[in-house]
Amino acid sequence: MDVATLCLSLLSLKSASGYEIRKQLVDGPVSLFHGANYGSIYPALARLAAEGLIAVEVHAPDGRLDKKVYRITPEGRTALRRSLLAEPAHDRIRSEFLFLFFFAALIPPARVGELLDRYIARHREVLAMLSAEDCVPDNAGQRFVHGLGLAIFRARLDYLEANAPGLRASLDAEAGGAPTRGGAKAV
Amino acid sequence: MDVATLCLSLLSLKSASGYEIRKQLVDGPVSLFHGANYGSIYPALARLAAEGLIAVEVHAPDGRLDKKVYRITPEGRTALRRSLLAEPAHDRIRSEFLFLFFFAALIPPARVGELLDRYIARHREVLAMLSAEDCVPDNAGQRFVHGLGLAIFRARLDYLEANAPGLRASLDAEAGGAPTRGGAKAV
DNA sequence: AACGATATATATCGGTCCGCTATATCAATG
DNA sequence: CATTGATATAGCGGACCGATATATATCGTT
Repeated sequence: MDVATLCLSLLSLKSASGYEIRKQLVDGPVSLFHGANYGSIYPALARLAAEGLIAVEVHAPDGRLDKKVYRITPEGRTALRRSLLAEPAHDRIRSEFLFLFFFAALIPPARVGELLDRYIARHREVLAMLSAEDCVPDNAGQRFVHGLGLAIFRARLDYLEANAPGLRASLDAEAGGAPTRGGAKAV
Repeated sequence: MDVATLCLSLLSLKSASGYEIRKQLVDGPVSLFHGANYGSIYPALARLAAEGLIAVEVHAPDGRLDKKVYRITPEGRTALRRSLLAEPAHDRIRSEFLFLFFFAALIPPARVGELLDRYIARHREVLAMLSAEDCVPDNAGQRFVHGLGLAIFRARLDYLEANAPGLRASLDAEAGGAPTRGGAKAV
């Protein structure tokens, strides 16, 4: 599942510029399960255009900045359907926050507390994004994934709010109390 | 958060070979939030050894295959604590399964059903892994992350089992019945 | 009206990481 | 006693990330 297929998929829903594709991958519901950077998007769009799978239309009304709007072609739709039959790879999750919490014993407790606050705030942001009006799905597949996203982030936020105080207390106890040899093992 | 820091972190818990580090990133609880391949692990270990942050001990009792066991040094622990103070990046999730479900309208319904079965089975595997004996956390941070992993995958599995039948029905209806766009609006 | 901050928009570059492959030994299975 | 699967190291090419450069538009503030 490369960036070209990703772009083609998004363009099959709606024509867009490279910038707008990137925005969907940061703000939109697709950000739940995939991402890409400009460094991958622009070369992918150039390649797709060269292969005739997408068409370009340059918008430059006045002396304005170029805006290249890409639109999927019939050949593009055919190629997309074929691409989507490939075997999907396993889910890949990369969370530096969870990584740091896992090794919290090596980090000052005050710093861990700060990270917990930010992580919880981030989860509230994502839930707000998923609840926004412009995020309403319009078919069965999108509805399924959107609902799963809501369920996941709701469950995560519930867990974080319920268990963050306990983690803070444990770390403070280890740091403030007698040197190690407490209820929780120090590393 | 590069692979070198990842290796150093795991070695701070337990000495291991490159192969064993990789195994932890596939089977172990760390697989919940990070991963790495041999193509990244071996060069990282070589670099860490060259910098003196880890020490190598070659096990080759008889004429057996070399097994290089890496152990973190005091300098390595210092460097690790410093590395863990860096700003964490946002979580990155890449799920080709959810991607395909999102664009399920472009895929044969039978194929989507097959993917749903595999995705659900995969979630059961992860839950079994997290419930295994050799996965029991031994400090507050690990307990926190382990509990979050259990909560997340439980919530995901619950949603999948509850809503997969509805998705199957919607896709079958669209394919078999009249070509109604949005006809399956009912949740 | 000027200013600064933010959003829109395209593009490139270096370095990191992934996926695949090759190689080799050992244990277990039939 | 062959074949599979687990253990184990290593390298390559290509894909991808993160940062940066450049330029205009918009919007709120002073």
